[in-house]
Amino acid sequence: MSQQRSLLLTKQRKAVLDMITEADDHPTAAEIIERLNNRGYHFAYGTVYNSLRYLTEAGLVQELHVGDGACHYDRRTDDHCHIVCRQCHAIAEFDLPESAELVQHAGRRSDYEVQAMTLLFEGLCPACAHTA
Amino acid sequence: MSQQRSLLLTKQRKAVLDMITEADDHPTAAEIIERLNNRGYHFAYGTVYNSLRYLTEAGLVQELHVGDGACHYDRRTDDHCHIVCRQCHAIAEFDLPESAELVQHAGRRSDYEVQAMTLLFEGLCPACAHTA
DNA sequence: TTTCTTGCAAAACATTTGCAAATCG
DNA sequence: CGATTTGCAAATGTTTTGCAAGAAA
Repeated sequence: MSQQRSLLLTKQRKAVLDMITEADDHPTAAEIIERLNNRGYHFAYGTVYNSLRYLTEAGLVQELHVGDGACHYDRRTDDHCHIVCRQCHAIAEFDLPESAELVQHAGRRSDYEVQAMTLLFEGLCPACAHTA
Repeated sequence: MSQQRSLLLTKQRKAVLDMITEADDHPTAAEIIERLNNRGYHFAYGTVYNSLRYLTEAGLVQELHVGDGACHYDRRTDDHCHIVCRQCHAIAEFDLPESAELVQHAGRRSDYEVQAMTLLFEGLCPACAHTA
């Protein structure tokens, strides 16, 4: 998408990017805005959403949908899976090499031109599994 | 979830269920409401959303999230994959037997207790691939 | 009667948009 | 200067909620 565009990192975009890069979780736009506020950055909602779209299209972050209505952001942009805890909604990520060939299989099973794959698991995180 | 609850299919819930069952696509709540209206059913928004949650928990339909902000509903409740067209947003479904063992693999790679898997592909539908 | 469901409207979220002012190149 | 970006507020789209009225067990 934006490989051919020059990468313009404004102060706002850089702050949003840093917030995602330094996070050890997968924050939503609202959480990013809250954390920016805590660090003294008071950007407009529209600006943060703009930045998030820009960073996503630039390939610097990845969107992540886990079905809770909000879009989460991931500093990792390589192929990997996520698992959401059904109880506390914590999100963990891990690699699943066994999934690598699935895109080819899907291409054979579907009449679509397959371009990308999202692999999302649900279950219980260690803490919640323990108390359940 | 609801195996132990009795299944109470009110007129509203039945109409919503029928609408999903008879659809050959994956309608959102808004689309279901629109189609109900076209058939002379004028239910409150809250009632339709209530029905959808009820039917989902009863295992009669399945929720489907494709990252477009709205929740889609699927008459199929067995394990299968979906693919979304990046251009026209059409959703197709297909079986991918090769994915069956992935839950076990994920259980080994993650410290979560894995309970379910969602496999979503993105790409171009035949029509869009043709015009692209 | 007790419990669950509906209808309606308002509220709650997440996200987008319009437009003027500010900034970048 | 022209193009892009920001800030702000209002609008949009999806889903939830509160509460009174209605239906079912």
